[in-house]
Amino acid sequence: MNISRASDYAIRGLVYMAKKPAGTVCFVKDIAKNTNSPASFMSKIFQTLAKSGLVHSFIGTKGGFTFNAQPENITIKMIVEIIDGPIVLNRCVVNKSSCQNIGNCDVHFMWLDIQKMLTKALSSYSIADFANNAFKNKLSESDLNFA
Amino acid sequence: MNISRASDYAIRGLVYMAKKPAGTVCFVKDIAKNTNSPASFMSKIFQTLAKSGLVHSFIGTKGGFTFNAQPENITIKMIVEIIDGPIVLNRCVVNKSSCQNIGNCDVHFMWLDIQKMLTKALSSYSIADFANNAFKNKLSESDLNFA
DNA sequence: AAAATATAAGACAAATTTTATCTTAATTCG
DNA sequence: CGAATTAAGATAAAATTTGTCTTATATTTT
Repeated sequence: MNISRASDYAIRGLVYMAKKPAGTVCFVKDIAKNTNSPASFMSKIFQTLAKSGLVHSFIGTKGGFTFNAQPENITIKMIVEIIDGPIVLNRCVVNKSSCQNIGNCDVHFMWLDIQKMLTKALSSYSIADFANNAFKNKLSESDLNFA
Repeated sequence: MNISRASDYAIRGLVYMAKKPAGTVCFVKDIAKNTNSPASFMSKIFQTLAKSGLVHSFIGTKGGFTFNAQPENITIKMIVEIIDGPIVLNRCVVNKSSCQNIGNCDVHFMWLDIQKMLTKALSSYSIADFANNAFKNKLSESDLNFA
C-alpha cells in the first residue's frame, strides 16, 4: 500500500527539472544528485519516462532530457502509472473476469470507490504545483473528514 | 499501489466468518474453500490475525477460529495493517528522519494528505458491512468528486 | 491409556517484484 | 578518427510476496 521508490524518484526528478527554465536539457547525473537518488537507477527510470513520451531524450555528449509536456499537465497519477503500472487496489477491480467471486464479490464496490477517490486525488496534483513552490492543499477539509 | 493477496484473503475470510452465527468456530479449510484461496496460505494469514488478537484460535481436533471482536468494530484498515503492515504511501511520510529531503521535501504534504484520506476511507468500512449484505457507499458524491 | 485423527502453528521454499548495477551504443568535441 | 560524455539496454542482487511442507497440540476412538 505505497508507491515505489522508483515513482518517488521519478516525481522528484521531474520536479527538479521543472524548476529549471523551460527547455533546459538535464542530465541524469545532476537529477540524481539533486534528488538523493542512485544515478543508475534514475537512469532507468528516465528511460521509462522517455518511452512513455513524457520527456524527450538526447543521446551522446550534451545529451539529456527535456520535457515533452507542460509540467502543469503532468499529474502525479500519470507518473505513478507510467512507473508502477496501472493503479488497481485489488484484483477484483481490474475487470469482471479477474474476480474469483463473480457476481457475488462482497468487496468489489468498496475497492472501486476507494480507487476512484485515490486516482482523483493523484490526478489533482501536477509537477508544476511542486516546482512553483506554490503548493497548497488540493484536498478540502470535507475530503479529509468524510464519514 | 494495491493491497496484497493476503489482505484480500483475510478480508474475505473474516467476512465469511461474520456471516455465520456469532461464536461459530470456523476451520481454515472451510474458510479457504469458501473464499477461493489456498488453504495453507489462509492458515498462515489466520495465524497472523490470531497473533494480533483479532480472532481467537483453538488447536487440535474441533479447533478453529472465532472472533475476538465484534465484526462491526473490525475495520478494513485494521485488517490491512495487521497483514500488510502500516499504511504509509511514501517513505517521506513515515517520520522526519526517514525523509532524505529534510525541511525541503516538496511532496511530503501531498502524500500525508492523500494517506489521511485513504486511511479514513479504509476505516469507514467494517467486516459487518459486508457480512450483512447491507453494503452501501460510504463515500459521498463530494468525496468522489473533489477538485 | 494408546493410537488415530483433525486442527492450527511454525519452518521452509518458490516466485515475483523491486531496486539496483554493469555493459553497450550513440553523439559530440577536439 | 579517437576520446569523452551521455542515455539505452542487459544483467543481477535484494527484498517481498505468495505459497507449501512439517511439527505440535488437542480430541476422539479403540
